[in-house]
Amino acid sequence: MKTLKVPEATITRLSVYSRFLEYLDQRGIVTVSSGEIAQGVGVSPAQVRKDLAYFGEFGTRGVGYNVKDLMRYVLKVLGLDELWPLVLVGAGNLGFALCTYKGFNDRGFSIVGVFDNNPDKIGKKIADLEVYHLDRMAEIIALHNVKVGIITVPSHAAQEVTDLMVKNGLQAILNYAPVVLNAPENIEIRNVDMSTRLEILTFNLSKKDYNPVT
Amino acid sequence: MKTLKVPEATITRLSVYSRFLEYLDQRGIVTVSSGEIAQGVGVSPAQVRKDLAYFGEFGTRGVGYNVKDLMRYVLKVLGLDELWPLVLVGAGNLGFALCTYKGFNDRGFSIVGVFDNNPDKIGKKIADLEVYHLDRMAEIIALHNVKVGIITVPSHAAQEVTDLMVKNGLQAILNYAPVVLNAPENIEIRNVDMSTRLEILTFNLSKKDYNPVT
DNA sequence: TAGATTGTTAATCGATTAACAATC
DNA sequence: TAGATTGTTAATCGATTAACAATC
Repeated sequence: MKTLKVPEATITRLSVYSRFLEYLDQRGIVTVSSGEIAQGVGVSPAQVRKDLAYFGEFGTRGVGYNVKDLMRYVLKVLGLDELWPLVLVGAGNLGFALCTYKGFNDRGFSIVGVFDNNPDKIGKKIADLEVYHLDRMAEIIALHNVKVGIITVPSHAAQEVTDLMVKNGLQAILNYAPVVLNAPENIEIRNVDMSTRLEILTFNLSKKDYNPVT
Repeated sequence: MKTLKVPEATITRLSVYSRFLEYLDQRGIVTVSSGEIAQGVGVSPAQVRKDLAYFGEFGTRGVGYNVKDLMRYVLKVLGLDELWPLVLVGAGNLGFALCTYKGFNDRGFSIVGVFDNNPDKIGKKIADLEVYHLDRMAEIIALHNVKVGIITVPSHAAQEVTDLMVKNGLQAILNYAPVVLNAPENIEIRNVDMSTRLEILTFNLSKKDYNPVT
């Protein structure tokens, strides 16, 4: 077994490629070149080939890539050839939206447990899931062999939930609270910041009349 | 006026710094060093100083940075010293969650119009907003001088909504649909991918027993 | 002054791209 | 074979970090 150093940006792009390949496949397109993928997703052809080259040789010189095959390979590389059960903590509006988010199911993710500590929310239904008290997290994680948790609680509660998730053996956390979480090195954490990407836009729009200090 | 080349990663970090500074300010902390900021948000001290240096000299040698002042400077750099009215298209669960998302308001964003083309949804209330038909987008954009739009429609409808937003004069689009949008060069577009960050986690978890083709 | 920390330069590191041999 | 496109190396580009003079 080799440890493979792959830029995180490559993984992000792989995810985009896979969606473009699904799109091509739905349209019955059988073969695609790195140039066509590049054009379709807005990167360079060399980038596409380099990204794929980390994981193997999937194409045929002079011809291109088989859409179905490449799609399957890429999904496998991303770990999406298996089903991923998830738990989610924080049954607010965002939590609700994620529980009903079709995009997760499309990619093999399935939320199997929703938790909150607010008595008003416990027992309520979100889609076909019941909101449980945090006490029951360990039980559900064990039952479904869950490895990944999603945090949609307010910022001030996010660290506490993280600690609980780590204690209950989760290996990775997707955090929607705009706060930096502390966890042991071996726990994979990524933030989804609902607002930061928007702030890049406001930066870009407002810098039009920005005078740097010189 | 100078055009300033700043890495997008710097802007993303600035957003994180500003939140950490707010956190310090709430705790009554007056002065902070680049090392403390670095520690607090998980980057290197040199990175913090370099990021700030793009925009001016905000610190005092031997002392550090004044928390309140630096916070204000950084928010100003991000364009968050003004209010940003937004329109949102797609009154589904995600759209609903974003309309009620406190994180936007905290940063000066305010959704002033929600649109859909589904007759069942039009006229419904989301918080204190009424869902309008897409027909009324031009009117609302003009009324509130909106520059930024949010897309929360399904992937297949996202391009159409983009075209409409561009036609109606929006300058920036935040897209939550997992699809690459086409728009003129001068339109700023960023995607928020609800699922891609999750896929980085599954990649990392599954690569533990990944055998690269050699 | 001595100690601390900034602002900035130069060195390093890593990712992207250009170019081309391999080969279908 | 001629044309096309991959896989891969080397060159380029850009971002991060180390180091230190400036200075509070």
